[in-house]
Amino acid sequence: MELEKVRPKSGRAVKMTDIARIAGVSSSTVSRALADHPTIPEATRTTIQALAREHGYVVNRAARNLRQSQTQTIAVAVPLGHEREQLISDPFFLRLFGHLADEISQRRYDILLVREPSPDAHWLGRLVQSQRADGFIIVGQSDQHQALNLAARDYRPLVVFGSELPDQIYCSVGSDNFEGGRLATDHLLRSGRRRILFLGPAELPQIDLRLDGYRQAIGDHGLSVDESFVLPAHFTGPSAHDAVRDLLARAVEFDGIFAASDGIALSAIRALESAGMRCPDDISVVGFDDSDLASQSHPALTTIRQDVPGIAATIVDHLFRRLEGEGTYSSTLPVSLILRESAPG
Amino acid sequence: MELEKVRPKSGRAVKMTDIARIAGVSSSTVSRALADHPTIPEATRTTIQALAREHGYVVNRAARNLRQSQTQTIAVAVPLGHEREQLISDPFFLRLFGHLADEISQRRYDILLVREPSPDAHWLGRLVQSQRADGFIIVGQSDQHQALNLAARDYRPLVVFGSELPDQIYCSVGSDNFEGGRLATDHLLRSGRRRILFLGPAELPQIDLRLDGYRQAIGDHGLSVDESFVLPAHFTGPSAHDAVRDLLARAVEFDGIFAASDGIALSAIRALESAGMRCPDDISVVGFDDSDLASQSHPALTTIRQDVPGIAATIVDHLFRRLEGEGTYSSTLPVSLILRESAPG
DNA sequence: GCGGTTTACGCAATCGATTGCGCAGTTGTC
DNA sequence: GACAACTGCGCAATCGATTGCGTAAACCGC
Repeated sequence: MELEKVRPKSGRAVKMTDIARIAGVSSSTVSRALADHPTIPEATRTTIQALAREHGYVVNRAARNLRQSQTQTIAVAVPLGHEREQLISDPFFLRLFGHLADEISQRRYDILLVREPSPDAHWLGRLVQSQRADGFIIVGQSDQHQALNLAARDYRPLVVFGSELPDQIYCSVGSDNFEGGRLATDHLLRSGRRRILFLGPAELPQIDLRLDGYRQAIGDHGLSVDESFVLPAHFTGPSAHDAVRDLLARAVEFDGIFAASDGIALSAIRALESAGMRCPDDISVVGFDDSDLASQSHPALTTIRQDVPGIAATIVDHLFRRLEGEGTYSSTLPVSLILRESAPG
Repeated sequence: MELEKVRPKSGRAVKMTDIARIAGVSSSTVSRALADHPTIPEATRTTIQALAREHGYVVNRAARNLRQSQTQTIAVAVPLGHEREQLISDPFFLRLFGHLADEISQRRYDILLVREPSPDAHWLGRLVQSQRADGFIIVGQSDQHQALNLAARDYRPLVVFGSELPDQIYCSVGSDNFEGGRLATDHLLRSGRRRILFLGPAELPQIDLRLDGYRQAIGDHGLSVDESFVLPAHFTGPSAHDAVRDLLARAVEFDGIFAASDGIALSAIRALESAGMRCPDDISVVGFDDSDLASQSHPALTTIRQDVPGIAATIVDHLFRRLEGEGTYSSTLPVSLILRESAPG
């Protein structure tokens, strides 16, 4: 490729008054014509629109945003409180984001992705105030519960992906994590497993609910939870693998694993395999999410499916209803157990 | 959750003149103080900054953008010319996007995701003119070559993810697709395979180069390409699966597959399996990308690794150099063969 | 203590589109 | 033919921050 010459911006960008001059009208008329304002007669409108197209004119969004105090943009904000790398390494987030983006752009809004590496109590307030977007979707309820409550007190177009928590005033949308945890664990118990590990970052509200479901299922079967079987593990990195390896090294006996994500489940299975155990023959494993990995891995993962497209659609639906001034309740979407090889029926 | 009362925006948002009044200075001074302008003495600066923080003041970005004609935003634009669903269903795109987002936000820029469902010759020009972003990254060179050339003629901060094509004036960054195709096919040939399918959407420039590499390798081994072995297949959907199934149904003999993506490879392997063939015993398969799926699937995929973090870093680096007024050449990044089970050494 | 320099900050224009209000010209009504 | 209503469009204010230029006060050296 030829190295292009660096040249100054070719002249001045064409603006509305230019079109106005050419059309022999005022810029007010051009503005109204381009906005399909009904007070401008059809004929004038089409003439001006044609002229604008011909000259490659496009409304300057910065100017319009300022004047109208709205941006036709929805921000998807990710507070990276607990896991710095969440965004790039978490396939679940990326999938959700993809669907959110689809829903939003179908409504002719732009999508602004905002990462907040060091959220404090007011990051959301600042974000809202900066007027970069008309509404906000927060992915990563995690440790932001208070900041979210604070912001939701006087800002309405805000929807959070996450669970419904006790003292919550913001609107959240998420899966039925409790039921997911219960389903997964119940399935393991029904298939005869008795000593079941829980693997996951229980400090996150959504995961904690999965853990609650796990406890519930165990209780329902007349058993009691062995707290040493509840192990922390991160979505990424080797923590799940290491935890399982250490357990096996200490000859702790268990016959099932409920992992808080498919990634954690696979990581655990790899640890089992390298210790000579087999899944599902020796140990059954149930994951969470039903990501692409779940169906393609070996063994294929039994897992709890989250309805990602449904979640995205609901979030965006709530958000736009709020943009219209409506109030919306939080929503919890159903999950389902997907049976595959790693924990057969 | 309690349904919150819909209340009007609490008063008026605090603006710069408010801070100015409180501080007893002019808004010019506040502006300069907040921008850490050196003509404002340290003491005044910190006072004003403290005041702003205390009152929760944040600069209105729309106003700033208009005045400065810059947005501190990079747009990632995806023309959905050929595959409508590309964004949400393509894990490769999402992974690349994640890394791009990281690189961009590290430079304290925001990320605007723009989907263009129906690109025409001028969509990029319109996008650029709308002044929504300071620079653009285009993902999906696909059928946009001419539109890209057109836009690059007088707009510089523009970098394209894709291959270097003959009459190209825009700056592109991508993997060495030709070498990837050659490596993959050469590996199959060296392991004794002779009748190798190519599966992929060769209408895309990057894929076409992989096909060129495939042809080259076959030629290098003194064989000639059987054009009936070059089969179209989409990244998503059942086309790869169906193509392989039909071939097997017609009893066409082949012993290797080079697939243009890991997803296509897996889809092909599933088709082999349902026809009672085994991979790699009967047929070796090589994929492309080295996605998460490749290492977790069964059989684990031999594949060509694209350096996604490297690509993202290079794209963003080029873009910011261009923002500074520098010219940059197109870049091609190396790929490597990752040996796994589906096509053992 | 005086001319000259520096410091600290304000005035007012500016970015480009939108929009409330009003005016001129036309049409309609009796 | 007089008056009202309506149509089509322009004037000028506005959105909120930034910034070139100017000026008053402070400071400096001799």
